[in-house]
Amino acid sequence: MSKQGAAGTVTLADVAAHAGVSLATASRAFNGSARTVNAEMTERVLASARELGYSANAQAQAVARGSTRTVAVVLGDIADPYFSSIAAGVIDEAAQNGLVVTMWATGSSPDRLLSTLAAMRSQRPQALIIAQSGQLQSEHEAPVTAELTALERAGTAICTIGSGSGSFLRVLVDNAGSTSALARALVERGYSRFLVLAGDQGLRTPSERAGGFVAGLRSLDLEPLAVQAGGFSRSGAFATMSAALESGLRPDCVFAVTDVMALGAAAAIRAAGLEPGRDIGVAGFDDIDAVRDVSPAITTVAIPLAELGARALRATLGSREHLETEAIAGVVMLRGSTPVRR
Amino acid sequence: MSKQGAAGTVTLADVAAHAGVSLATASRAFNGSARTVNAEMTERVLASARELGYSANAQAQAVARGSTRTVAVVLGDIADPYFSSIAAGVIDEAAQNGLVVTMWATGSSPDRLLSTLAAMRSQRPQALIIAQSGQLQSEHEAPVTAELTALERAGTAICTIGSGSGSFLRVLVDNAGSTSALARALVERGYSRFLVLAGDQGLRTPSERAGGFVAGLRSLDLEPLAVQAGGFSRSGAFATMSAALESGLRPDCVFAVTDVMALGAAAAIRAAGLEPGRDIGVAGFDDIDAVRDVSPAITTVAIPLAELGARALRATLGSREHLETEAIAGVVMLRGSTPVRR
DNA sequence: CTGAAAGCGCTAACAC
DNA sequence: GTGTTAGCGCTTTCAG
Repeated sequence: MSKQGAAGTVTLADVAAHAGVSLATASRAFNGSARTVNAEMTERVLASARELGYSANAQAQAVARGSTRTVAVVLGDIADPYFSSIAAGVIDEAAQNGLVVTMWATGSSPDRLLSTLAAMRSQRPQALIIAQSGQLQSEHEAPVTAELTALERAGTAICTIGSGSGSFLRVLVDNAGSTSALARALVERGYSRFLVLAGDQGLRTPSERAGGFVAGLRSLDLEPLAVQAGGFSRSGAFATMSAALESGLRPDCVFAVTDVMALGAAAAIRAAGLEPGRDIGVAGFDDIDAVRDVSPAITTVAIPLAELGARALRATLGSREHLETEAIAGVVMLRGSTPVRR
Repeated sequence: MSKQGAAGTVTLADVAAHAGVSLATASRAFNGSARTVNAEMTERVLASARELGYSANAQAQAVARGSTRTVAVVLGDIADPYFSSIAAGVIDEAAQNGLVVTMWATGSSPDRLLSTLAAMRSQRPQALIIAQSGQLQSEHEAPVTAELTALERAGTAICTIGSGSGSFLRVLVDNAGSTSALARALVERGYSRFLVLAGDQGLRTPSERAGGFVAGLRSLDLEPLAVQAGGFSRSGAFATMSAALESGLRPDCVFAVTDVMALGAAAAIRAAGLEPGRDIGVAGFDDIDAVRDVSPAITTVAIPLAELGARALRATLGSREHLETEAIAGVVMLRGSTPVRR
C-alpha cells in the first residue's frame, strides 16, 4: 500500500510497512548488521518480503554502502576459447562469492582498452580482471596505466592474467619455462628443424612463449630454422605457415604460440598436401578442447585456464597475505601431432 | 576541495563547485536533458570534470533515474563455443549501445536458473537474454515463469534464444527445417542407415533437431536405424556412440544434434578403430569453429551464432514494430566427414 | 537558461 | 533491540 512505485516495484519501505516495523529493522533483517534483530521480527519481515515479491535494489544498496558487488572482466574476444575458459573460471568463482560479473570485450585493438576502462570506471567494480594478451606496453601504456590507477584509487582491486605492468596483482603463467620444456621434449622425440610461429611480438605472452622455446632449443645447442612473427590468430597462422611452405622452408616441426594458431598451421600443412604429424610435427600452447578433437591430436602445453580466472578473482578478493604468487607452470602434453621421429 | 569523499572519488558536486555552477547545471551539462545549457558553461563543466578526473557513478544514476543501462545474459556455460559465440554477439551489440553486460552461468542444472534469476532481479537489468537450451519446460517451468514475470514487471525486457515460453520475445532457429534439409542432403549423398544422437530430449532445441532430422528422412520414406537420447555433451556423445558400436549397430552415418556431440561421436568412432567419413559419416549442428579444424571436417548446419545474440538484444531494445521475427534458417554445410557414398 | 530542493531506495550512525 | 534520521551521488521537478 502507501506510495508504492507506479512501476509496481516493491521497495524495502513497502516491506517494512507490511511487516509493521521500521525501515531500519527491515534492512537489518536482511543483512544482519552489527545490531541483531529479534528472531520473530526477522521472520515477519522475511515473510512480508516473500509475500510482496520483494527484491533488493542492488544499485541503491551500492550507493548507500559506497561499494558494489561487481567484478569486471576485460578480455580480447569472448568467443576465443582461451578467453572464454578464463571467463568461465571467473564467473564460477564470482557466483560462489555472490558477485556479479560484467564482461567487456576489447577486440584486438588496444586503444579500445582505454575507452573500455573509462566506461567501466563508472560502474565502480570491486574487482577488475584483465585477461588481454598483455598489450599493456607500447605507446598505450601511459594512459592505460593512468586509467587503472584511477580505478584503483576508486577502490577497484586489479589483477591481470598472464601479463601486467605496474604494481597491480597478477596471475602469471610460466610461459618461458613451459615452452623450454616443450622444446626439449620435442628434440627428445627426434625433431631438429623447427619453425616457430611467434604471433604478435609486441605482446608479452607470445614473445615469452617464442623466446622460451628458442631458449630451450639453445640449451641443446640447436637453433630454430626460422621464427616468424605476425598472424596472432588462426587465419594469421594459416597464412604465415602457407607462405613459409611456399617459400620452400621445410621444418620437421612447427611450434605455434597458441593452440588456435597451431590449428591454423595444421590446416595450412594439409592445404599444402602434407600431413600434420606424419610430414611435419605440430605443437601449440594452452590445451584448448579443440586440439584434442583433431586428428592427430595436437601436442601442446596444458594451462588450467579456468583456474587462472578463478585465482585472479581470489587474488583481488583475498587478503594479500596468502596470495598464490608463483607462476603457474604448464604441463607438456605430447600427442599424435608429434610422433617419435626416425 | 570541500567535502570530497575520503576515498578520493570525485563527485558531480565536486565538479560543479570547481566549475562554479550548481549541481543541476553540472548534471545537465553531461546528459543534455530537456533544458539546454549555455555552451560556455557546458565547456567549463566538462573541463573541470576532465581536470578532476570525474567519472559518473552509474549506480547513483540508476537510482536517481530508476533504470539501469545493464543487460543480463544467462547461459549454460560460457566455455562452450555455442554459448560464447552468442555472448560475443550480445557484448558487441551492447557496446554499440552503451550498455554493460552482466554474465550469468547456470551450468547444466536447470534449478540453478531459478536462483540465478532471483539474484539477477536485484540488478534491475534493462534487458535479459536467455540462451539456455530451453529447459524452460518441465517441473521448473512455473517458478521460472513467475520469476521472469516479476522481472518483466520490474521493467526488464526479456528475450530467449532458440527456445522460450510464455509471451516473451524470442529469437528462433529453424531447427526442424534445417535438420530436415540436412537429412535430405545426406540421403542424396548416398547414406541410408542413420543413427541419431538426440541429446537431452527433455529440452526443446535437441528434440526439435532430432525430430526434424527424422522427419526429413521420413519425407524420403526412410527410418533411422536408431535414435539415442542422452549424453548432451562431448563425453556423453562419446559414450553413447561407443555403446552403440559395441552393441553391433552399424550405421553408415551418425547425426548428432550439436557439433560438440558430433566431435565426441567422431572420437568414439576412431576409438573403435574406424575412420569417421570413410567408415561412418558424421554430421552435427551449429558450425562451431572446431568442426572445421578436425580432419575430415565435419558436415553440419551453420547458424550465425553471434548474430543470434545481437538480434536478441536488438529485439529487447527496439520498438516492437520492426521486430525481426522469422526463425533463422541454418545453412547445410557438407564437408569431408560425409563424402559421397558408393 | 540556471539554481534550490525534493526525492530515488537503501544503509548506518545515532538515539531511545 | 528498535526506531529516527541523515546521508550516498545523482536526476529532475519546480521556481525564478
